[in-house]
Amino acid sequence: MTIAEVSKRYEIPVDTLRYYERIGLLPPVNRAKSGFRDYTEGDCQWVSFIKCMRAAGIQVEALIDYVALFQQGDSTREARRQILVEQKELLQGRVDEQLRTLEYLERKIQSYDQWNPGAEERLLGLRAAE
Amino acid sequence: MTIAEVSKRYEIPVDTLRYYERIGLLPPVNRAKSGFRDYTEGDCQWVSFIKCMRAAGIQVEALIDYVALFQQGDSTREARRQILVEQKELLQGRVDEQLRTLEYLERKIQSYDQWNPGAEERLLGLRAAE
DNA sequence: TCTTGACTTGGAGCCTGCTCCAGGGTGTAG
DNA sequence: CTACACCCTGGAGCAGGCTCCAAGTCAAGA
Repeated sequence: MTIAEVSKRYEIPVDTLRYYERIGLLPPVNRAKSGFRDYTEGDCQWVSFIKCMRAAGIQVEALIDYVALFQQGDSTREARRQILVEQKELLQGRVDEQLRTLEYLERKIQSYDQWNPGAEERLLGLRAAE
Repeated sequence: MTIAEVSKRYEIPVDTLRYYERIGLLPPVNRAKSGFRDYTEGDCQWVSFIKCMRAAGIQVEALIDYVALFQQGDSTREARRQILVEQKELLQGRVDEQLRTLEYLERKIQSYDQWNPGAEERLLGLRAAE
């Protein structure tokens, strides 16, 4: 599979795919004799994984560590698991905060719906989480 | 209230508070004769609001627009409401994605718990959302 | 009055995470 | 053999969002 095909399949720019590989966010991809990348299904699964993690805001740094450990084989299983657990907890924390903000926004929007013009200042006072 | 006090109260660096004001992310703060900022409770509520929004990942750009509209008074109510609705929807979308990723991470961690060393490759294949 | 510490502005610098070249090789259709 | 599309690398550039700093003003205690 060429880089262009992978790019299309996962909607990730080719430059980004190359960049990811360069920094170790993706394991090295197989090459044809020409030197062109030739993605296997396994490579694609990494792409899919990384895309999913990045879309959720997982730091590139953590993923690089994970990929590096993966390439070192079985002995790094526990360290890899640890990274996943940490990142999951960080993500959970962010999600919790965002859910609270969603509720706050909901209330604030409702206040825009209910009150008539002139109540300006009070709109702020619904209390953002401090 | 001095900038240092506000900084401490909301755990936001003074440089960041000044930066926010500079770019219009916070409305201009009152000054003492000395030229020093003297935050009112109203100013603090803006700080709290902005902190909350930023922590949830709302774009600075959108907040600047919101603040600018607010300063133009009642006639911009509907436009402001619109910004809040848009941002809420964007945030909702991000949260949904993150929740899916959380589930995925959960499964993946479980697979690390259950399977014994040697099953390396299969660990990837739990299907990241494509 | 002098010192010390907090405050001011404007601009430069930094970090993350891409995104975009320039310069050059590859491969397939005509 | 020529075209033309596609691939390569390495490095520069960019956007967002702070963060730091120099040079100078202000204030409150010894």
